[in-house]
Amino acid sequence: MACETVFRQELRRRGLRVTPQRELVLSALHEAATPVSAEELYNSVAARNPNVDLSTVYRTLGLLQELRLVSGYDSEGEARYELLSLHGPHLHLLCQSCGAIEGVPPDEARDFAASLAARFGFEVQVEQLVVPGLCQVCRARGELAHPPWVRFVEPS
Amino acid sequence: MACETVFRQELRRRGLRVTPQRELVLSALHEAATPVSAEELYNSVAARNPNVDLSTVYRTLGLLQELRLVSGYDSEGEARYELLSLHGPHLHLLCQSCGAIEGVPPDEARDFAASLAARFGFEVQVEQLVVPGLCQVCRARGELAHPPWVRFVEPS
DNA sequence: CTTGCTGCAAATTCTTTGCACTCAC
DNA sequence: GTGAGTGCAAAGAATTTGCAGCAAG
Repeated sequence: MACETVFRQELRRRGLRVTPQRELVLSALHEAATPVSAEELYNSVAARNPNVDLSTVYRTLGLLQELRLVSGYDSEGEARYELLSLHGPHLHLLCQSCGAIEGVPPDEARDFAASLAARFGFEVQVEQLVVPGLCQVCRARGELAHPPWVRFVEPS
Repeated sequence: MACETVFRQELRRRGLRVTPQRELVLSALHEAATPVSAEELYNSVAARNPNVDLSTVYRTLGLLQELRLVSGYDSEGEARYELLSLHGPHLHLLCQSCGAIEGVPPDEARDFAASLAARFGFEVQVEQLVVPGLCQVCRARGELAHPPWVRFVEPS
């Protein structure tokens, strides 16, 4: 079932309203190939209807998250969002050099999560995991693996 | 060698200055048992010298990070910092329910990192890894493992 | 003395909120 | 019709920056 349909159904079920703004945000999320920031989403939406406000985008994202149609995580101080229905749950590899994001299957972290559960009683939320590092391309380019907090420091 | 000494040496080597404010920040970091926010650090520092400004704390933290004496990561929208010399490099388990932070040895993620390297060519920065989930206590208390993006949403 | 550093205040960035008006139902 | 939703503007929270005076070397 298309997630647009799920969205409408869920809104109606809760006595909430299906508005053009909400549909635009969902549609813009569909068109995004990679996780988007609120600002980026706002830009796509505004291209179709310049009257839609950024605050509405934020409010709709919040709603979509409540409905579990969208997931969000923090990347470098700003939130990024993506439709869960597009790829299903997964974890993210975030390149600290070029900012590229790659989604990988949650299986990848299964043993890691199992070990943390066994040794520390910690239950990992794998779908929320953002793994910092260097992507293949940047590694090949010989980027330094500096921790992210050094990234924006001017060399003195 | 005490990290105070390293700090002074490194400052001098770079032609930077050893100031009472900088020493206060470093000393406050030493006294902190767990990772602290900039604000918390500012409070400890201000207790000793109320004239020190929050911006100075931020600037000093930036400097300490450049010197690799301090590491920082983002926890729930605010940065937290800790002295690397206290525990050595490690990764963090961040409880999404109570905010508790636990440091665990980097070994814990070795296989996980190796697998990501092998399959995706991705080089994980383990020291920067913050793993979201539920700590033992919260799990025992039966907290729901909701993704963090649902955390602050008022039930409607 | 000469820069680098500081305190102060103001600016930035991302996100949220209050409110009167509007439109989906 | 009526209350949920919107646009607008303004508030917030965390962090950064410009600048004039101060002080470490």
